[in-house]
Amino acid sequence: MKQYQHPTVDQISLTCVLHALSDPVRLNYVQCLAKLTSEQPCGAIPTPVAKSTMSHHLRVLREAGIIHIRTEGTQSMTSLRLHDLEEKFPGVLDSVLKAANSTTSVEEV
Amino acid sequence: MKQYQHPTVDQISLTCVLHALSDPVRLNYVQCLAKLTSEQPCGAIPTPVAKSTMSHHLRVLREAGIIHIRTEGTQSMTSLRLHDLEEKFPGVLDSVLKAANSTTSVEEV
DNA sequence: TTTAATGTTTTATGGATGTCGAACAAGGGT
DNA sequence: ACCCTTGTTCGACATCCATAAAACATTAAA
Repeated sequence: MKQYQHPTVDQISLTCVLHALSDPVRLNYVQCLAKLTSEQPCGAIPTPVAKSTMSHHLRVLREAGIIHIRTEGTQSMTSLRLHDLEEKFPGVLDSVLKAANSTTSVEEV
Repeated sequence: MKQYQHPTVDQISLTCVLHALSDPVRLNYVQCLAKLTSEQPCGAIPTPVAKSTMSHHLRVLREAGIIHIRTEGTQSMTSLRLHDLEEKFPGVLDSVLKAANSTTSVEEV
């Protein structure tokens, strides 16, 4: 049973969050996760890259404090840390997601 | 008299904006620019890097559509494209600047 | 106990990026 | 004319980063 390391709220850095969201593949994943509103295994969200690459992206998102990853059986359940991010940086994730939805459709990537 | 190239509003990309803001030096510059509320020459804002490096950073900010650069005499006047960004991605720059001010003091960098 | 499913880690690679010094360009002031 | 100020550009360098194949780990299912 793999245990994942997550930053605490006060360890979350703005530049790290922005950097994590600045990649199209990662932003699209976060966008999908927000739309689905519930915990999702990595594989449930279609991506244009290899699974090893996706594993790397999810690690970046996790270490930035944007998503939470939890093991359940063979799959990794991912969820947005909405509350934590809103507490730390009010409005940021929200406006970014709105902006993402206004320009890119989820299926494009 | 040097002429600078700026993206139009519909050419501005969210991932490019986020990437531009994800660098501490650039974010700090934007933060200062927002505080001063008026057009500023590059040199008016203190930075921890060489001027050639700063020139590169300002280019990234300009090409992302975050700042406008205009030549006046020997100096380059920089200003935030607040209106354009608000039109394209409502709330994004605003919340990011608020978040930046809540964690990093301008003088630190 | 095999076999399949789901991710992670490792290793490698090509491209982008932040950094700086030196040379250059252009204006203003003396 | 000369120099100073202010930036830009170029070349170089070290580092980071997105990508993927291959091997591995773990759990579920047959």
